[in-house]
Amino acid sequence: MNIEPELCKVEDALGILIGKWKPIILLQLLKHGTQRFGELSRHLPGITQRMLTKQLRELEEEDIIRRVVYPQVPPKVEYSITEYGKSLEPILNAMHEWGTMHTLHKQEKLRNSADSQE
Amino acid sequence: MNIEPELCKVEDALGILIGKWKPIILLQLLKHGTQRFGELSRHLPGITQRMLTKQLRELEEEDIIRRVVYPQVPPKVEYSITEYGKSLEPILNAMHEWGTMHTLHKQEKLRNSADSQE
DNA sequence: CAGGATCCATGACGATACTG
DNA sequence: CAGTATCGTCATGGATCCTG
Repeated sequence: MNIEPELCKVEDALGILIGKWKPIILLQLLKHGTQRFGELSRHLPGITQRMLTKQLRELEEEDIIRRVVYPQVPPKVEYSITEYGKSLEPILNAMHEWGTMHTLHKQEKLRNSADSQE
Repeated sequence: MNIEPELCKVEDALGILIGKWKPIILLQLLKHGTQRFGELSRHLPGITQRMLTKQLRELEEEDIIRRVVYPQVPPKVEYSITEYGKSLEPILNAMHEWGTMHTLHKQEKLRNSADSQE
């Protein structure tokens, strides 16, 4: 890997994933396939419409997700992962596994420092 | 993987890596081993002392890097990756590879839209 | 239904000066 | 040498209200 700051591409991948809701949006679409705006919204407790729209647009801009508008009233818009977007899945899985381990690591650390206190 | 927002651990891993200089700091330490504050600073063009200190402290807090102070004048402080921190390397590699591919993908996309313009 | 438009709080990041 | 201390800026995220 080229770690020269100018040539390091880690930030590029990171940039796609950064955003409070992006990982969970991607996982939701990866696991449950095509979904409408409202469905996504219901599965992401706490997200506002503004944020959902914004993050979806950013992911679409990078060709990670596909947005299909059905010209009808009331409006219907479907979102899905692109083939290209699926290439992110291994990274998301790796991060989830690492995160799970890290949670345990922190708990253990806490217990140890509690023990040495008494 | 558990994608319930409350149980998804992707954010935890992401949280460690987020920070304008963290990936590059980690790669620098992974590839070149133990280094002093000044060395790191020289290899990260543009970083300010304040930011380097802050990001190093955050990584240390998560046990990703080790900070060793030599009590002497002038001061000498060495930083290195912990064994635990090394477990992040596969993720960094995966993100770098993905980022490299993504850069090409975007260039191609630009060329295509330029072609259809004329 | 799926958003767009506004306004606002927070915190990440940076420039600069100073110090044990 | 390896930081700390201040101050300022800007982007991210959020609350709320409006609309084709």
